[in-house]
Amino acid sequence: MDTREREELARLLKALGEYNRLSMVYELCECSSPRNAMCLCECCSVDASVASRHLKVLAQEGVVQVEKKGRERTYSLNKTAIAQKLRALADQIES
Amino acid sequence: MDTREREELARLLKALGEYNRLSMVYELCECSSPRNAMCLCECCSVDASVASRHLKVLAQEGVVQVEKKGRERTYSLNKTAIAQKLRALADQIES
DNA sequence: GACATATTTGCGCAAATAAGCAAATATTTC
DNA sequence: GAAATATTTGCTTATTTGCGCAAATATGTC
Repeated sequence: MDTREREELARLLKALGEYNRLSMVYELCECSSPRNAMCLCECCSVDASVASRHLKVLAQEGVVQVEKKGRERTYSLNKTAIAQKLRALADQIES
Repeated sequence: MDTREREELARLLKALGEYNRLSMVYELCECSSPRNAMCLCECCSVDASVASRHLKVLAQEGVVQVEKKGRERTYSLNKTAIAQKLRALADQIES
């Protein structure tokens, strides 16, 4: 694993390692359909602008996928990609 | 998963999500025997005091195990525990 | 006890981060 | 075009975080 990848992984873990962002991720786990920021800001009792910024971070790190739908944007988890990265780290740690 | 567990998980991810700390974890991955702070501070070109603090964070979150050996303390990865938590998160995300 | 080595702690500093609010920016609906 | 709704952005504030250095502490060696 080179430096670049490690930095990327660190950013991913940091993105997930903030309580409100992690809460949003869990919320998305339980939603079968994509959710918008208004919905997601409720699960952590936070201002919509704050949710918007958190979701931006999650999107930058590839945790969530954004879809533009009219005046709203819906977010869904990149389940397989994230799960794969977490498992790869688990494997490496255990090796 | 309750609030307490989620906070704990967030702290774990945050602990892993800092580049120098993650580098130490990778370094420990490659060491068959426990290492002390002097050794681990080299892998990220950081002052010994900084390494000491990083290792304290990793120990608090259960990432590493500390063993007191004379005037030095040696650190080793809690491989199975951490791998298990990462896989549990991966499973939940993928569910 | 003196000295060397490993670790921790106190301090200060700069940068990053999270939050709320208000204003700006879409975009839909009437 | 006006009103309503969803999101983003600018601004400010408070807190946290990472770092280095120097001093303190602990422990082994002579």
